[in-house]
Amino acid sequence: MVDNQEKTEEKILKAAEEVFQKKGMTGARMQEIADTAGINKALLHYYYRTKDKLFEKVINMAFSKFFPRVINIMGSGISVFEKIEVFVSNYLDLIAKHPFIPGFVINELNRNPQILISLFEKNIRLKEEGLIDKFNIQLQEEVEQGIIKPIDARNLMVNIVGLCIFPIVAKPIVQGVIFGNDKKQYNDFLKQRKEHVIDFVISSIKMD
Amino acid sequence: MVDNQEKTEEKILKAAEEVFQKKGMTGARMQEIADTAGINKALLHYYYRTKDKLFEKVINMAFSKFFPRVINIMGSGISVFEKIEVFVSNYLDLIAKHPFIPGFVINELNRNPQILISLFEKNIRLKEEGLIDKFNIQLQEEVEQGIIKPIDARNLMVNIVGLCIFPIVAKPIVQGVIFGNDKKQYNDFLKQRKEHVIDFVISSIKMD
DNA sequence: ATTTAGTTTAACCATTTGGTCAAATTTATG
DNA sequence: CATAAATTTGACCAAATGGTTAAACTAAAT
Repeated sequence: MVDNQEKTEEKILKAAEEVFQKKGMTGARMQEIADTAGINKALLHYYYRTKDKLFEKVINMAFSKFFPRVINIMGSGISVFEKIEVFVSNYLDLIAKHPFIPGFVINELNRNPQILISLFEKNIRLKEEGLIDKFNIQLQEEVEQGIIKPIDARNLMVNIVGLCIFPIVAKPIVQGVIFGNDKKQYNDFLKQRKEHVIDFVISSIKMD
Repeated sequence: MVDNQEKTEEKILKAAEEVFQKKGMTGARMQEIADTAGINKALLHYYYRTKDKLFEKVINMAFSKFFPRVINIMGSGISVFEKIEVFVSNYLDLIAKHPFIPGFVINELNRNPQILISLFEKNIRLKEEGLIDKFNIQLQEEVEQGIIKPIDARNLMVNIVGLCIFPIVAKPIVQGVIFGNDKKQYNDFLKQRKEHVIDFVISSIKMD
């Protein structure tokens, strides 16, 4: 039955996402994914022949969830300050919704940078649009207009993304070391991050 | 022979560091560690009875390498601006020397946050000194003196560490997505990060 | 030279793990 | 209903993996 098939495949993907993101490619067990999906291990292999195939699908889904958004915002026609605001706001919302994806993707890419190539093939948008170069042109225009202090687009992008992602990826350290493992304090901290990061970045580049 | 013993144990630790940092706890194989150390697998178990014991030693070494430095700098008697300068400079040098440690520690801590507890026992310094609270007092003093804009110590610390660590931890993404996999461009980028991060942070909090 | 303690090895073991297969069950089709 | 096709399962397999053991080797101590 088509309906049941889709339900099963959906269950598998959900389970695989969960287990892979929590345990990583090498730590994840096919048996655990099958258990989580509430199915037999053989059925898992029936839908996705190998662990690698399943993993590729999952990391591809994770990657796809994060990158299109970046491109749309940075490529839009608004001012630099507005871009920072919209980007940080959207990105932090997205991370809050999928808190395990950034660490998962970063870790797996470190384990096997080769993955990025196949990821690019299926997310063909970044390089060819010259996105960063365009954003850099906009930046330098606003620099010349005396709106912002001199800064390079690459540094700015890395800063913004880093400020957004780091507190989540390094959650155990931030929550443990800085907040003495107090979950509430950590969550409150995250809630005020959006406003803070926007302030922090704009404050840094705004011309007095 | 004592000399040979130390040499073997040293070789094992070096090999374990390398393999664990590259493959992670779950991805690392005792056989590969033994091969890397140029010894037999049984000898590996002779020195460190289990994989867990060896792993604990390695992650403890990694953790110890990074945290004492933070404490000494942030607890010293210099101004906020000087602290930012010295900290970023020292931290980026340290990361350059051990580029795989941050990602390794972050990832393993996400896999098993429990590790942090045993890490604290052997690095007993952070919480009891009230380091962050002291730094926050210094910050608020300089805020009142009109030297810096209002900011919380926790946000500032997370920002600084994040700005330092992110480009290294997310190396495949930064190098791949932003620099089209051009190693030289990426390395040049890292070289100018020290100056840039210091500028970026101070610029953000400095009162006009 | 013999004993003793520490070191190293090859062979082995039990368990885990990714993956397979034939049979059973369910669903769609004539 | 009957047959074919797709789906699901339990049992099984080979390879990998963490760990053990008994024996061999080395170097110092008696």
